[in-house]
Amino acid sequence: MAKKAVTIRDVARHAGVSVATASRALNDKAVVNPRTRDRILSVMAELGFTPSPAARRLSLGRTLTVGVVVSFLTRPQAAERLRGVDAVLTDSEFDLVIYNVETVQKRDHYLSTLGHSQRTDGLLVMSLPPSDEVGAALAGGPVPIVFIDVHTPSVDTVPRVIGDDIKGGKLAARHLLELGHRSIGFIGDSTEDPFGFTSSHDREIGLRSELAEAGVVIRPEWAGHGAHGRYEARDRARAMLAADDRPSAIFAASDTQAFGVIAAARELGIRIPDDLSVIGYDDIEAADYVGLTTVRQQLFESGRRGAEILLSEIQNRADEPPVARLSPELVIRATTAPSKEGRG
Amino acid sequence: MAKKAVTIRDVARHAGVSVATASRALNDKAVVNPRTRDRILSVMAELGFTPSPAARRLSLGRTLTVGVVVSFLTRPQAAERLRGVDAVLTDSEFDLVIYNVETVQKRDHYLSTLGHSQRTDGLLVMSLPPSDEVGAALAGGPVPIVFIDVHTPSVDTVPRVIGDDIKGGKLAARHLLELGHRSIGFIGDSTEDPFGFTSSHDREIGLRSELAEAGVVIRPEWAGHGAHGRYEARDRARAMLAADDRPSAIFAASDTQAFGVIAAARELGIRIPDDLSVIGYDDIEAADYVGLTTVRQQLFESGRRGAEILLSEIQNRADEPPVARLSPELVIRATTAPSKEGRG
DNA sequence: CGGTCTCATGTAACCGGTTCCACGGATTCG
DNA sequence: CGAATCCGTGGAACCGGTTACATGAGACCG
Repeated sequence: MAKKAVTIRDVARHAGVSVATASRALNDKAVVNPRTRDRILSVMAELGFTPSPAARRLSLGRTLTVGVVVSFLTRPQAAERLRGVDAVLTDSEFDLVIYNVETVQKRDHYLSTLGHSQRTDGLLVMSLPPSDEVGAALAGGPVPIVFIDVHTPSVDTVPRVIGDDIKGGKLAARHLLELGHRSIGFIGDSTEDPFGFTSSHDREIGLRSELAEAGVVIRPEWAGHGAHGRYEARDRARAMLAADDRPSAIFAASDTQAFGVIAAARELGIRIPDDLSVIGYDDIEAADYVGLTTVRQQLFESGRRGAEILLSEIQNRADEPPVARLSPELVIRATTAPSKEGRG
Repeated sequence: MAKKAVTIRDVARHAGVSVATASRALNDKAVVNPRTRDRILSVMAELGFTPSPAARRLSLGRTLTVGVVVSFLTRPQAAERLRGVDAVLTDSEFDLVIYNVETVQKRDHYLSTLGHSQRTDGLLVMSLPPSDEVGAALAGGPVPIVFIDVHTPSVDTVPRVIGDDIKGGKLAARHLLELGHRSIGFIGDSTEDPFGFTSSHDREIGLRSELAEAGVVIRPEWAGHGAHGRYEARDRARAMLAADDRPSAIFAASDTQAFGVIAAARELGIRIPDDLSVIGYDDIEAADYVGLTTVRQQLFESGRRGAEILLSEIQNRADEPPVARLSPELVIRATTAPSKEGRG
């Protein structure tokens, strides 16, 4: 059954040429007489020849492979980003191999090991901030790396694609202001995040700066920082909303936390959007189902751009690390409405 | 800057041994004097030697790679299944390469081409039913293949992992029966699906058979078949619920469609679960956010089992294609409640 | 008509591992 | 004490492509 695979030498023999010519016909790189090339190609088809990628890689000294270091678990947007990466790679000669990260150890292991191995020609790292020393080591390594959605300062010298979280925060602020809201609350991550994530913080900065321009300041008791996660956000929102004086709108730094806010409001009998407007961030799948107004990141695009940058870095490393900055956009659904304070 | 990579010959020279011995020390397969092995290993560490996977693959005649043909788009469960696959492969010597499918052409291309190429040692195909001729060709091909969540008859001779949709339908039925419901509706896919998906149909069969045992029959006007998708399901549900006589519970063949049912009920002012119980299928992420009662498939487990079967097939192809059948489980949340008909 | 240039092709080395086979020395056995 | 066995190691072929260099035949030129 298992016949030996057809090699390029078999092809050469059947076509009455040398392996060199057969190889040239296969890759049509060099000059080959059109008639002999056609003959060789038809012999290849006839014998069912498929070139061995392993041999090709070895002799070329390139892996023809791009690695993606990603965590499926932590954020649900990974699949969409991967689609963007795939859209670029599918038209290239590169295979896409996945290095899934479920633990911090695994992350550091991959990050410190893949940058110096001969397993890939280039690496994409998604949403996984490296520890400081690992990050520094990566920048100068032999394997080109592009970070997507990583905001830590430790990767300042590495090519990367980042969403403009500050601008996203401003978008949310403007939307609420236009609806007439002036009493605005914020629910987000703790300011000192162990992982070094800064997106929640940046979104808050954008929010505050845009509000400040309109003369609106967030009251200290309406800024709830704490652990990420729906239930934690719900608890903070409940405390905020149960007080006598409560905000008329809340910006949550992620959709997950926005769902927590909605749950708290429901428990307290506060109607959304009539009595309280809620806006999230990310536009995860569930946001559409629930009708959550939110700020959408260009997930697919971030993967696409990352892959494009990586391919160009593989071909020819730029002196200055390229940085792509993607603009978020507002998605208005059913959880925000005009303020009833009547000041707008 | 870019120094030549350290090869096993460099190691051999520095350690004063032959490449054969160095290779043996690297793989500790064959007998090597412990002292020389330690010396070789320390030289490797000192020189920063990392073996070239390409060379290894070529000389071993194995790709050390497993391919996963998957569509990120069509169903959101892919990521969870991939995690299961990864959990197995991460402890193996195999890399995981992704072949993302966005079109039917792409699907057929990959399926017909990868089974005969030397790109992978084995293939996992997720939720993508092959066309009949392609499916038949795959079964006898040189590359072992395992299908996950593919129910078409054309893959009967191929190893596979399938969820027991009939049993899932029965679980849903039993839950509704235990809550006292007797007027039960169904919203699902069209019976003649162009892709050959049969899961909706199987779930309906399970539902009906369990109901039949309790003497309950679904009225023809309460069985709504049509295109998959939330809005299509909503329209069908609206027609069903707007009638004078409406069911007290609806089983939707997917969570996506269950959300459509919920939307229709909301439009009509029908309260859930007070006036109408709704149960879905799949337990997608949004189901948890919304509190949808549903039937959960073992997604992670399906990936895990598929990968395990594949690895064993790669090592040694079984005479009988192995089949793993995974049981679904009921997840009770907030969209189902006891019937008010009072018959229970 | 000899020399040079071009084009098409062949020869063989090379990529960096793995492994078959051979070999020398030490150990064991009759 | 000679032969058989075993252990550890080395030499070299091999996996299947790519490509630098060589070669030979025509074309073109003065």
